[in-house]
Amino acid sequence: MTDIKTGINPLFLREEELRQGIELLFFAYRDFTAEPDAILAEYGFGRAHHRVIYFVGRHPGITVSELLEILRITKQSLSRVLGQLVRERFIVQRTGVRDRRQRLLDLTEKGVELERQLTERQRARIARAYREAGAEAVEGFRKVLLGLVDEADRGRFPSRLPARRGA
Amino acid sequence: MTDIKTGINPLFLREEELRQGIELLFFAYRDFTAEPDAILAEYGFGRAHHRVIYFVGRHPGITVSELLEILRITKQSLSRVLGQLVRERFIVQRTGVRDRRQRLLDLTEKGVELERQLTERQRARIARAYREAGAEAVEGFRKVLLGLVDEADRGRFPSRLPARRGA
DNA sequence: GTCTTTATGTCAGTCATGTTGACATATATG
DNA sequence: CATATATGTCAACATGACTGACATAAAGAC
Repeated sequence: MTDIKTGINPLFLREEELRQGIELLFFAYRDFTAEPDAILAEYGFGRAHHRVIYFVGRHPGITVSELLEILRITKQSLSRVLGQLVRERFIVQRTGVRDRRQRLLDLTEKGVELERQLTERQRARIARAYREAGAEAVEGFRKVLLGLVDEADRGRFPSRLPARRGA
Repeated sequence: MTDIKTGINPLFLREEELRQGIELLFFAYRDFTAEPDAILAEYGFGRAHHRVIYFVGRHPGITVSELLEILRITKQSLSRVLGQLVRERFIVQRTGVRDRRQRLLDLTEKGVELERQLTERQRARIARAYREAGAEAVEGFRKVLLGLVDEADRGRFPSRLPARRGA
């Protein structure tokens, strides 16, 4: 048997390593979503509303189809949540110019404010974790997480951050 | 304004960096849970069943209270899922020896088999991501994710993997 | 200009998983 | 003995997912 001196079987190590990864994802995600969930509850909203608000804020003018692809839920599921957000004036729909069948989605001022409030907690949590772990660790975090994402969606994460003209 | 040459505002960079982190977590978690979910559906189970099976498998003889602390759900929520798993013989309960009020939980052979089947996909996905990213990146991944976990639960992740005698 | 496809919306029913609140039982502990 | 703890259970409810069916408007093909 290998590693007799240390008493550690490398297969056990590997298994343990992988299980730690699984659990880190579980606990991190659990705690990462808990804070916004509490705020959402005050508005009578749930996590699904957060996801919609987040991605509409992130991609102004996003179409319903694009949103469905990101969330990987059915249009019926999205419809209820999106309908609420539109009725309560967190999101506005406008007809597409190039394609008049499309409903382009944007946050209202109210929506931007809620988005900011929700995401702020998560940004703070990530910022702290980044700061404590250091730049090199952040690079590794990104590399591994990107490897967990389905091939199809990796293109959403440019390896070099996009430059902006005239910043 | 800073960085006139590159046209990049460092505050924008930081914001973009943090949002990438948020989204990586979302997409990675979405894809990480999708495969087991499909298997669970064949058994008429959901993600909640997976979580229970996983942590009972991970901590044989775990008490109901300990499980509740990990999952952060109410005992009524757990009870439905756990009850099903016990009735369908994936999990057995035995009375605690030191404290006879406790119900210690263990996987049956059937439970171990399902756990293996479910977690195998996730292990494979993580193993691939680890392999592709390299050992250094894995270290960073762990460091950052651990920083996202609430203080209270960080002790679940020993910095040095535990040695086993006589492996 | 018709035909087909696409983008979106909607109605209806179901299921899984979480919640709160109230109460019950057995056992441990002071 | 009195109180606290570990667990279980009943009931009611909310959220967010699903399937299936059907409707409308606009785009695109031929």
